[in-house]
Amino acid sequence: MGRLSADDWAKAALTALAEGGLAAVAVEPLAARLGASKGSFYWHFPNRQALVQAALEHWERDTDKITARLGRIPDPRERLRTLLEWAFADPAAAAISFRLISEADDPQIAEVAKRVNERRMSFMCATLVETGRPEPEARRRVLAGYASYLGIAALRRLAIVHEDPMTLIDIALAELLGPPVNG
Amino acid sequence: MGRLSADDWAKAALTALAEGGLAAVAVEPLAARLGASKGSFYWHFPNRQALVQAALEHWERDTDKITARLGRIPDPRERLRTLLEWAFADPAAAAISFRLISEADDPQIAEVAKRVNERRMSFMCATLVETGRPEPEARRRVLAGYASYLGIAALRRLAIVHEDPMTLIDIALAELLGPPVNG
DNA sequence: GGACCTCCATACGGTGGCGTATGGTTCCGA
DNA sequence: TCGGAACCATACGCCACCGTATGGAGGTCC
Repeated sequence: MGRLSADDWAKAALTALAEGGLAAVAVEPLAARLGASKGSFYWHFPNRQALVQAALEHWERDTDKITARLGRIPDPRERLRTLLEWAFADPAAAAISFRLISEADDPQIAEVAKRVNERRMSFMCATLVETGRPEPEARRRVLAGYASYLGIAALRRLAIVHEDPMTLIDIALAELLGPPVNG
Repeated sequence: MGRLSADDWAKAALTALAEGGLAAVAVEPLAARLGASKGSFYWHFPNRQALVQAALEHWERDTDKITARLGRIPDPRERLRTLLEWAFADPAAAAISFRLISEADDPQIAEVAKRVNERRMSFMCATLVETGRPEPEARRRVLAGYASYLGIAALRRLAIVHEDPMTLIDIALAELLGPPVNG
């Protein structure tokens, strides 16, 4: 039978958010998609906003897990390369990051998006410092590199970027570790 | 008297689009903001979609004008620097570019956004080739640099980027013209 | 000064989504 | 087996927006 949990709704909401933006996180369409009705939803959540919140928490947990796994890689250069491999190998994740910034008019979303993106940049910055770059240079490079990551997600939406992941990784690595560096 | 032209509506629509996204391009709220009523709107436009189209054409014309003015700068390096100065000195313009990519689920918007962004990148690429970079390298650098531009617009939305325009221009120039180059 | 065109306001019906009310079904423990 | 809790469907009122219908005010031309 099709009994649903709150987490089922949250996951569906996150998917809808990724695919169609905040407006697509609508109770009735979501219910239809889950083969349920609003009655089910309003038992698990007090209102739509709570659903959005749950979806956001779901997303934040997921990204934190990835950061944590990366943190366990001891060598900073290998950590960085792995980070970029994961980042560019998963366009869906980049699309969600982009989407949440797009929907940052909603303060609820803005708060989470800001926190997550700041954490990511701090993480990358610290890694760069580990490789020997001084803090200000590291900050500049991370800004350029992470902005490129987001911008490429944007250009992907327009089907402008056709480059394969390998090329993108090399571009990003060059931005982060500086010119003519290999490894 | 408050007689309105179709262009007044289009400009207001573009402003609303920049500020609140596609959903904010709504006839009744816009009418209220213009101190008019729907009766006025539906005299100038057949429907909402036509208004969005007009706003997009307005935007495309504006960006084309800028490209045209840049095209009249003979020296490619100076052209590039001027381009970046204008780009980073005008966060509102960057915000609109970002917004339109955000709303690219709408095919109407996607078409215009794709065309404009491709034109911009081609223009930058050609300029880089003029400075002596071979085509593939130029393409890579433009991809990284323009993506950074968009990504910085994204991070601005989250109030994460505090860097002053000068710094951003230097970062972007470094990406485009390559390492340790001044001028 | 009357016919006419331009531009606009108001009122209306239609649609889609939110949240509530109410009742029904399934399951579980005593 | 019975009662209550967990879970869900349906029906309803509400609001915001779209698009239409209708009529009215202000100019213009003869």
